[in-house]
Amino acid sequence: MVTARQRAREVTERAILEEARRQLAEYGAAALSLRAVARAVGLVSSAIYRYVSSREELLTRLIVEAYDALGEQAEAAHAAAMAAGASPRGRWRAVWRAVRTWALAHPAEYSLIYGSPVPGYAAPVETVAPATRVGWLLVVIIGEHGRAIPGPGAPPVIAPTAVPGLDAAIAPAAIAVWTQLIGTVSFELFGQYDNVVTDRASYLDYVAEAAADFVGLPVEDGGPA
Amino acid sequence: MVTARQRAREVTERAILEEARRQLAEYGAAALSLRAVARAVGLVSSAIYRYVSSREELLTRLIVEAYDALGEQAEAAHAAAMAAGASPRGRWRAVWRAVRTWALAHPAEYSLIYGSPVPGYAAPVETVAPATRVGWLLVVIIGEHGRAIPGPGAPPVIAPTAVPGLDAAIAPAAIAVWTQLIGTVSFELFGQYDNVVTDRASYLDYVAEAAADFVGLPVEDGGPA
DNA sequence: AAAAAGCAAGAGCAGTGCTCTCCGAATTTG
DNA sequence: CAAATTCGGAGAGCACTGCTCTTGCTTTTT
Repeated sequence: MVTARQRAREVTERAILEEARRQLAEYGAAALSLRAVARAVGLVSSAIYRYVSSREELLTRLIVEAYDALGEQAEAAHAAAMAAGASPRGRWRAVWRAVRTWALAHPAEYSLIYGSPVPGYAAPVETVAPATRVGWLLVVIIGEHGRAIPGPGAPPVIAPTAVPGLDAAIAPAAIAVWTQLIGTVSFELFGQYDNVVTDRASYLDYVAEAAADFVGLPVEDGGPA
Repeated sequence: MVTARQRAREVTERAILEEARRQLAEYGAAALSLRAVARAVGLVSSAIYRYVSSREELLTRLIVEAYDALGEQAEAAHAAAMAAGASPRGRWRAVWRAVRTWALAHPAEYSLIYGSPVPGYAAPVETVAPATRVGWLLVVIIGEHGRAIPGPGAPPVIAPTAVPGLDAAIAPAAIAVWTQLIGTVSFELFGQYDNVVTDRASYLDYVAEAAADFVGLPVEDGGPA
């Protein structure tokens, strides 16, 4: 039996999350205030604690949402490229660009997940699964079309469960290019490339290409599109 | 004429910065409170505004300090390797390790400079010079011993003033490896490598080696030391 | 119909950044 | 040397934050 109370609860809960997302996007994570959210949804400040146990819990929910939104965007771009019959490199490029595009469109959300963690904040368990989606996409492409190329000697120890089904010889390389992708987008977003890199879009393409070489994706005929 | 007032002012100013550094390291940037700093140095809360105009200004000073400390550590490591007659790769490795070591020893300071910027916070002019020190070190080594290796096609446009005296063909590669260094250290520090990379020290060595290959540093006989 | 659970409201605590006014002491000016 | 000025410290106050606790009222369950 769905009671009127349960329905009302879901409505308010959704309203709270929606408003929180709005304020996060507009003012950033540091300025996100439970009182302000409560006010905006028509609640008195103390009543919001019936729906969210603390500010940190709210942030955790937003983190999960952000990871999922980014992962979904990247996966959608990958699927679209696949459907269009794109080459491995074409799909690779599509994923890289999708991550950058999403980050530029949602800077506060991106900063929330890839910026400095709040001190004393340990990422809860529910954040780890969505956090791996983008990395997994890269791993999938590498696993299908990459090959270990002669690189630096013995690869360091990687937790085997992290990338099952992937040739252990390219696992470190996969993690390195994943780092490069997020690092490059972060540097652009966080202003580190100001007065350094002018054309950021084509710079990302350049880095994506170099990364594709590094993990041994087959070379294309025409070069970047 | 050095008056007693001036001397007293400098003493309090130094005390404020020192205490702020302490609190930053202990509680993180988000928890840094002007009132708490004032209390600790024996000032009433309003009096601290005679020395620092705002919380943001204090943070800016700490940012500059952090950039300088990191840059100095990296440069010292480089100089020491140089004095010990290390190869280009040996010096390269020394710089990479120094950055990681400093970051692990000063996580709050590192997060302050490479984490997500405070919303609405535009890095002031005085932060850009110290921010480039680590990048410059890499550029120096690359400029002396690197060579453009056959990579992805046309390099993207880079502001020429950013890396003067460097072959334009490797400038993008230099920026990419700088991004990789900071990105790798950041990922480790921010918990992105939890359950993924087990031996982070040797993983960094691996990435450093791959980066050295990428910018064409001459290969060594013995491999990583 | 009675009991239990759920939710909103209000007051309150301890903390924050920042401003303004006041006052005494140090410094510069005449 | 005395007067004028500057400067630092103190206190009160404003508007805000996260969070807790108690008090009522309404919905749901027994």
